[in-house]
Amino acid sequence: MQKESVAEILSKALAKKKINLKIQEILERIEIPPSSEMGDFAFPCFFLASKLKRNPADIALEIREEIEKIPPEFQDIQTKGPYINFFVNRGNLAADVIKEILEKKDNFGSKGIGKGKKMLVEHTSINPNASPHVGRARNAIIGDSLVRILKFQGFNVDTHYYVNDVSKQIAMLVLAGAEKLKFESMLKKYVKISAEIKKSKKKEQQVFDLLEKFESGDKETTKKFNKVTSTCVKGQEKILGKLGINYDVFDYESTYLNRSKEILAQLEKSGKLFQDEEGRIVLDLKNTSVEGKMRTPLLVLTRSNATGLYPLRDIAYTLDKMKKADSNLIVLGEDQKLYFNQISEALKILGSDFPKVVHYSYILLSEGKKKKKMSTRKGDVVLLEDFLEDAIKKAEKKSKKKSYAKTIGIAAVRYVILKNSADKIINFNLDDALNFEGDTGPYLLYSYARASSILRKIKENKKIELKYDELEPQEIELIKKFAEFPEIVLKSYNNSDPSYIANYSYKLAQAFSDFYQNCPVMKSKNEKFRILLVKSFRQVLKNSLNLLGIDVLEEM
RNA sequence: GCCCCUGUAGCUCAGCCUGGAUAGAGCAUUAGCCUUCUAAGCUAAGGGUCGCAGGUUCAAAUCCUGUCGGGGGCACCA
Repeated sequence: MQKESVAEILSKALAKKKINLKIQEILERIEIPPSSEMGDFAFPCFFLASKLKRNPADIALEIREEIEKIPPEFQDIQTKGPYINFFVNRGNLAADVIKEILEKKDNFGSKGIGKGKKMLVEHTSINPNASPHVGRARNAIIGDSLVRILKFQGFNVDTHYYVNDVSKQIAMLVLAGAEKLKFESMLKKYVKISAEIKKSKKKEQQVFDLLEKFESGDKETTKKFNKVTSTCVKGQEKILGKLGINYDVFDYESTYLNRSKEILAQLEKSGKLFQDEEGRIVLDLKNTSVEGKMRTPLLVLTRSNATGLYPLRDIAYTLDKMKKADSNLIVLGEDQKLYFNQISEALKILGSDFPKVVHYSYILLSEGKKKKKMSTRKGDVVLLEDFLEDAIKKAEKKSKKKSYAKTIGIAAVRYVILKNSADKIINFNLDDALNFEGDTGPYLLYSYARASSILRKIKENKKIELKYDELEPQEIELIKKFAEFPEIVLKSYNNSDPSYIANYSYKLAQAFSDFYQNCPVMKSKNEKFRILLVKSFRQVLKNSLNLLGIDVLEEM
């Protein structure tokens, strides 16, 4: 709104100089200055220099002179070098923003984009073989945050977890006789059997035999597979549940085994199916987006013995998902990029749309200067549950009540994952991750708790009074941060990337710390106004953290 | 060989999409601040050829091309 006023003022002034620009063009050129001292909006005059053959700083001065009256929305309009800087009336801004926050409360920041729309999100979908490590958890944490963002924007979201029960990993565990084991013992068993299989070709063959038996519906084998899968899924669900990550539906790959023929028949109609010299059925993907991304653009659908491969089940599953919602989102590791591209092309051939996909990179374990990939197979991992437990233990030592530790631990874990953009490899160092100072989850909670502490000490004043003497720079920064929140949420939504919200939360908390340090609330001249600022801060930070899956604490 | 991601301070990252005013944080280091709302905090200092080389532009960390380093992927694993 204020930006539009800036454009209008400029448009008039420019016209007097016989420079006719459309409002839209001016809007595109308006910038936000790097610091509030330079104003709230800026108009750079460089582009006029070549046209007018003048120094851009002089041009700025001249345009400024053409602006006679400063409208009430603005405090001042100044030039600084080649920039014309606009200072909005901060009082108005403060009043507008604070009113909106305190009215909309938990809804402040939502644009309600998803109202009346159904969304299906699939995330996590870890191999059900053992306790998830931090690398795997990145999927779940990003996925869960996206679900929260979507719900916040008004979508009706269903969260699905796809269980790859038709898998070599389960077969390995079955071979190792793990069906009676508890979840806690699975990892050890898995590491052991992995090592054994690596050494023995015979054992490896046994694994494939088991898998084939399961695929063909052998009752004894199925029973064992189901037992192992069920133990693992329940175990993983419990651990992720501790982080506040929950699922509406678990879909099992094995239920799609009998859909293979049907999918093949449908693909057959496209004429792009062929059998190669070894008897495999293959989908030709020439002239699709995967061309040039792989040696030969195709997708192998069956083994030479005609049994279906994973992609067939995946296609069947995705077709089902697409029918269940207005739109679909899936979170996958970067290693699945090309594969998912292939699946999407297959779906296109079948006349179906395909899910929007969010990819994320690995988490590397970094110890000193060494960096290595986490491997469940080798047992070379930081387990999510261990990490969380360490974080909670550390929090217990520092907080006023032990019961706060869980929330603080979760905040530390989730935030450290979410603050990085998804396509970046995270160098994970447990010691750094357990640091609760600076750019961390606990710091965010701390700033919230301090805000709450102020309000506890002040007599409740229900009247909203927006009167104050003069705004301090720290107050202005804080208010401007509040005003940014809805745009940040929108950006996160548009890019399916929670890291914007994570980084915003930190900057918001920092702005509050700065305010806290410099602007006493109690017994200050502007006490009533500052109380409203503190209240607004709590609300905005709470909303922001909620999207990251972090609960707030009133004290810690 | 081809495709995708990535390279910014000693370390971990933001900024890049949408080019502009002195490149920002945190950790670590050094020096300060608790008889006033929680010091998990704040202030200050040192620390940068934004991988490298070209190009576009009045202006490039940001856009384009090339190149080097790291990661991922490219036919019966899931």
